[in-house]
Amino acid sequence: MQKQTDRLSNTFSALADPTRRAILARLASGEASVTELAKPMKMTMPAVTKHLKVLERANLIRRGRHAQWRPCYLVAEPLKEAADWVEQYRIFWEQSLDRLDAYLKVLQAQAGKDPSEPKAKSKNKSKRKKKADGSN
Amino acid sequence: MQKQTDRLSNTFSALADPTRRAILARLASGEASVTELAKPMKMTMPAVTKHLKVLERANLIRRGRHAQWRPCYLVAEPLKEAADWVEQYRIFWEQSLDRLDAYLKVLQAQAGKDPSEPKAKSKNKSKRKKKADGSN
DNA sequence: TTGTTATTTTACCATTTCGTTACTTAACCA
DNA sequence: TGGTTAAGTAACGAAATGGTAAAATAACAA
Repeated sequence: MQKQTDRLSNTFSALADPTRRAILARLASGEASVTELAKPMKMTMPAVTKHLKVLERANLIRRGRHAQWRPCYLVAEPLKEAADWVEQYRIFWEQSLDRLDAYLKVLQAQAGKDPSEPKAKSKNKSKRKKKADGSN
Repeated sequence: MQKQTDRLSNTFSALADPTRRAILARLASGEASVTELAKPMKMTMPAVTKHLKVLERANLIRRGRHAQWRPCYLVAEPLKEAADWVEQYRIFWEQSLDRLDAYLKVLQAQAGKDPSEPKAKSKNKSKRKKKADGSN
């Protein structure tokens, strides 16, 4: 149903759908059967089953088994990873540009450790000019 | 290039690709041209251009203009929204089950305000049993 | 056994996504 | 003017996504 290999991509792509986020929101208040989850949605059961599989592959939910019910429940660990990734950018939406510059100096001082995902890299000698210097 | 309508879905789906996350990571240390961004990737320029369009549509980057260069720079606001959404689940990966129960009681006490995205709903009378009571 | 309820599986379809190659623009430079 | 560099567009293809209807399982209930 998908071929992604890295966990973070899997998590984010599972979250990139309002139906699936609604399912997680519902499961935040306790486990639920597929039928319960499907009721408020305007789509068929098989569609919901598919969304559940996506969530299950992303390890955002797990399933129990009660006779003919297969209740779903929330598993939040992958959300922690997503939160950790996003958090690294907090400074960019929160701090002043001066603080940002200071932060970038720190990054450059440490040189690159993490190869590509977040943080900063070694080889990029202090870029930062003045942002939208041309248009837009 | 995509037809999503809600901001959060757009943000998450933009983040659901390692190439695009690498681009954001690179831009965290300062603006860069398409050529610079494409250099470390194993893909052609048009492919990178497409990724940039996805990021631009998600408002995660903006473009400047310097003669024949169209530098990209990071815009972190959408990441804040994503972080806020994910944060609502922090308690699920952090707190004990007892605290969770207390939290859920609070949610039920408030009754439902936010219709579907996060938090809890009104109509779900205190579900929570004991999770994987059957198999798995 | 037969029936009912809950859920999944099996095609099937339309659309999107992610990559490519080839061509076109745009801005500079001599 | 012609040439080079930076970036975008067009056209294409393979694969994934998100939905459907119809059939198949699974577990219980009478």
